Amino acid sequence: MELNSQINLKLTQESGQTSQAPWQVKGNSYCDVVEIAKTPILIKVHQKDISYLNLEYELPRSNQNISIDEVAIEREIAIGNEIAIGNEVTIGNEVARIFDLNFDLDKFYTYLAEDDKLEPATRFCRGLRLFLAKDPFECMVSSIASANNSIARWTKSVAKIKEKWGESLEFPSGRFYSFPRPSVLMSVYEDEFEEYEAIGRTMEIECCRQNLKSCGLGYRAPYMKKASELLTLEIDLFEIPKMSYDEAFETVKNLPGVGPKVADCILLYGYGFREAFPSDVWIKRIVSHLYFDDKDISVDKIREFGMEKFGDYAGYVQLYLFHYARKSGLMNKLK
DNA sequence: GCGCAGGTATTGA
DNA sequence: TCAATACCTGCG
Repeated sequence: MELNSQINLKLTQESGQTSQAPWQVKGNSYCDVVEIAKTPILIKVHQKDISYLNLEYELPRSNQNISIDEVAIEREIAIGNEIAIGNEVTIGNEVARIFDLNFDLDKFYTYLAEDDKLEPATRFCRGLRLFLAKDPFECMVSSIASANNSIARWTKSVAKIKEKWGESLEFPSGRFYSFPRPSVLMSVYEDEFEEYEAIGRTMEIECCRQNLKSCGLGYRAPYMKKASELLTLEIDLFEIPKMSYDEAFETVKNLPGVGPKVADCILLYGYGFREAFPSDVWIKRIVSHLYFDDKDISVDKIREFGMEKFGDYAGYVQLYLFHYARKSGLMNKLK
C-alpha cells in the first residue's frame, strides 16, 4: 500500500515530539501496534521517496482470522490514488492521520516564506510533519513523563510501562506490546513500598519491580497514577476532541502532572488541536530571540503570542521553530 | 562527583 | 498575578 504525500519520515519520527516515542526500527521500516476497529494491528511504514510512504501491516498470530475482512475492505479504499479522509476507520486513513499526511505542506511553506523570521525554517525541516498519537492516553502518559525530563529517559520509561502492563502481542515480525488502558495504570503499585506491603516477602526476587516508580518516572509516578484514575472514573478521553480548544485545555490541565506546556502537547499531538503552541524554555528563547530582541518574556506570554500570531499554524510553527533552531545551531547559541 | 533535562505543584508576597 | 523553590533519576 502506498500513501502519496510529501513527508520526511525519519525526521518526523525522530524529531522528539512528545506525543509518543519513535516507533521501533526493523530493517528499513518503523513499526508499532495501532488499534484499528478494536483489533491491534502491526503497522510497518517506510519511506519510498520524499513523496511516497510505503505501508504494510500484520495481524497478531492469535487473531489471524478475526479481522481479515475488515482489513481487506480497508485496503481497497486506501489503495486508490487519494487518501480518503472520511470518517471511515481504515488502515490507510489511520496512518494518514498519524503522520498528518493531509496537511498541505506547500501551502504552509508559502506561509513561512512570508515571514523573514520563519523563512529559514523550511530549509532545515522540509518534509517534517506532526507525528500524532495513535492513542490519546499513551500521549498523555508520555507527555506527563516528559516534563522536566530528558527525551532518552522518558522514552525508556514509556517502553517499560508497555512491557510491564501492556498486552503482549506476537506478530510475524516479533513481539510487541500494546499500551495499557487507564483502568490498568490506575491500579498498579505506585512505588516499591506499596508493592512490598501488598506482596510481602513471598516474591523476593520479583519484588519491587512491578511498580510505576521502577520505570524511572521519579516524582511523576504519583501524578501518572492519579491521572489514570481520573481518566478512568471522571474524564472521558473521547469527549475532549469535541470540545473547544479553551475548554479542552482547562480539562486536560486539571490532571495532576499536567501544566500548560504538557496540556498543549496533549492537545496538539494527542488530539490534533493545531492552534496549540506548546511553550517551553527553548521555544521561549527561540521566539524571544527572533521576535523580541532576546528580551526575557514569560513562557505564558510566549504562548499567547504564538497562538495570536500564528493561528491555526501555531502547532506547526512551534514544531518547525524547534527543529530549525536545533539544526541550524541557533539553539547552542541561545544556551 | 555533580548538574542538567523541551515543567509542575506549592507557597508566600 | 507572579516569582522562588523543591523535586526523581540516568546520562554526560
